[in-house]
Amino acid sequence: MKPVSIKDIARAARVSHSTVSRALRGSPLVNPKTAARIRRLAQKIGYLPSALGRSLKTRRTLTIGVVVNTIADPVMAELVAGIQEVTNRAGYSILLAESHSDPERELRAARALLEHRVDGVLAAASRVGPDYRPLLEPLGVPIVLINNQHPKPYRHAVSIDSQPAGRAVTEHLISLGHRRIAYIGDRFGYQTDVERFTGYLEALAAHGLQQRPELAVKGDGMIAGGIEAMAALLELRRPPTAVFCYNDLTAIGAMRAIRARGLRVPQDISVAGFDDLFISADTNPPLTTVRQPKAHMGALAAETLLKVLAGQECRLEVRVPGELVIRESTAPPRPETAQGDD
Amino acid sequence: MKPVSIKDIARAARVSHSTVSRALRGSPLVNPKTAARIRRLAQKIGYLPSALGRSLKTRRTLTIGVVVNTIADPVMAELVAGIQEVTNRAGYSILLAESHSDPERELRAARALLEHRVDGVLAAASRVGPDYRPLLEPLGVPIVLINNQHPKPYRHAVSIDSQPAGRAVTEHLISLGHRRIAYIGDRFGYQTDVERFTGYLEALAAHGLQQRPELAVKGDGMIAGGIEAMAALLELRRPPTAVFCYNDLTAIGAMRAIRARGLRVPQDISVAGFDDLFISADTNPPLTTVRQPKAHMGALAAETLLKVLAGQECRLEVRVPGELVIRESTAPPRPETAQGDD
DNA sequence: ATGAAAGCGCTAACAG
DNA sequence: CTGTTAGCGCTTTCAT
Repeated sequence: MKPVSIKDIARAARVSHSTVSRALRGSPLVNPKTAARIRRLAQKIGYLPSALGRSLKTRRTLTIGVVVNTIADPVMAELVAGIQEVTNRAGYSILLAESHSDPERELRAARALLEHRVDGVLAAASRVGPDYRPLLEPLGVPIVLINNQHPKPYRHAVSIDSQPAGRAVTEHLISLGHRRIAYIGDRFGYQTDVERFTGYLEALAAHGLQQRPELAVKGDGMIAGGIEAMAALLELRRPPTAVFCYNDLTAIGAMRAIRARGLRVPQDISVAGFDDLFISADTNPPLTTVRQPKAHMGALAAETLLKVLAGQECRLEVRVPGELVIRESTAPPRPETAQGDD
Repeated sequence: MKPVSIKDIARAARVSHSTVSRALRGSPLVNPKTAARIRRLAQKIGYLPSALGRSLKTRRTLTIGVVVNTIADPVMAELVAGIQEVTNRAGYSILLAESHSDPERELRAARALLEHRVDGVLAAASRVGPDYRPLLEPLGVPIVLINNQHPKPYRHAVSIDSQPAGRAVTEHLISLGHRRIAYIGDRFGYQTDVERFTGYLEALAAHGLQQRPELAVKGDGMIAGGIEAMAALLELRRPPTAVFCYNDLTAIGAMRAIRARGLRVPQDISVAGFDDLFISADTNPPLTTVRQPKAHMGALAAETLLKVLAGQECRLEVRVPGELVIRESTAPPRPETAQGDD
């Protein structure tokens, strides 16, 4: 089935296809009456302009590519919702691609986006930051990174300021009296993970606590990984009295593992996360975490990209602060477990 | 900046652009040595074929349009993840559009997708089912509906079988001894809501319970709506002892509202949801709900669409069963509240 | 105010 | 095996 084109309308209206093109786009260079006639015809006939033809000529697709880890991650979903909000308003459509934390898949996805000639790219939680370069450069496609591993070679990025937030969480735990504090990270080595861990180390050092290597373990950023990692911590001869998790999903997994061992949060072990998912106030117990303005960050990144596409200059790198949200998953350690540690 | 095209490569390789086209796509009609030379050149020069040019000619974009309510809804996110899984494997990219439960926006979004000449459309939780017709028909674009309002005019749909599941939930509540059971629906009038409500009514009728109109209220499918609706129910002279919610987000909101009144779930009021979000086993208390295989349904819909695109026939309408998952948010009513009702 | 013609990047039919 | 040519649907000079 061949869709109707501008030519079909031209034939029906007994004008040239250029006139149809002009009429349909509201050019003033066409007789209002014929314009109206043409539009009526197009309407009746069910004409929908082809973005392919147009884009080939105009060199713009009004399309932007978004690559995320996985859209099933609620952090990514909210991010994308924020992106959609602003790109849609500006008439852009979104091509969505998933990397599944696999650099090879990520690059393949990016290549597909670029073959479709997206006008710009938004990449969240990328593991291959710099490797986009050779792909983007020849096409002159701008990119804005979100929570990227290494913003180095690029000009635009928006990220959560993980390090101070990670430090704040850890200090919160220390101030409750914890001494054996574990960190469950992410095995993919995201920049955000590195920063959160660094903040954790900073806090320990600042309070004269020694970092114990066996208390730094890795999950996968999802519930399953949190369960596993926490289970491992519980196997230790001296398990931690508090755990700071890379993100809320990990924390939720950790809490499950703790309960599965017949222990309670926070009475036996305190748990803190990072992200503040829409659900984190409703977990059992409500989760102490760091609020990350996900939708806002997505919107910010999208706005930045649109500005770049419009030829405007704009701030190169934005770091948005996280906010410690203390709920009920953290509490002072039990006296007996707290004693006897450094 | 003009990207390099097949012609540029042709010039550099001193062959015609058709030869380049052939070489790059691995046609056997080209000398292996020149083919290799061309490919090397293309690689070095950073060539990426333009899907625009290709699609214009081939009439396929290898792109499918997905329209959802909002990607921030975890049900939709998982659905899309399932879709991605299968479409990606087949080399398709995804254009994502959000309707925000607004028919007008939904149609606008669909129009944008079709202008980009997506090969097919996947629409979840559509409110305008039949209205896609005039858009799709002239372009011959197939659609597969997911949990659609009215599958009537279309051939392909996959939906959760809400009615028996809704009945099962309600009967579970009845079997616990509840008599005043409320239903918090969705104000947008989705088909899934209608079916769940119907199942609820069926169960009441089957057990000789009278349906009380004041116990059927509406949220918005999100936490906020659940809070509001539950608050209204709690204002009643005789509040319900159990509440069946349209979905888990609504149920989570309802539980918040209940706690906000100083009451407890399930001791004072039982709450059940629908969907079984990734998080629903970790709420406080863990939520009784209906498992909806979201990713699987997305994958199923995508497979169906791909088959249609490949010209194969396939099953017209698939209904996947839900599975009642009993957790801790439902329990027998307190004796005093249970008494004195019909 | 309108039409003719060129060209965006690609594929494919046809001719060598 | 390779080149020539036409054309996909559109925008945009350049004439008229």
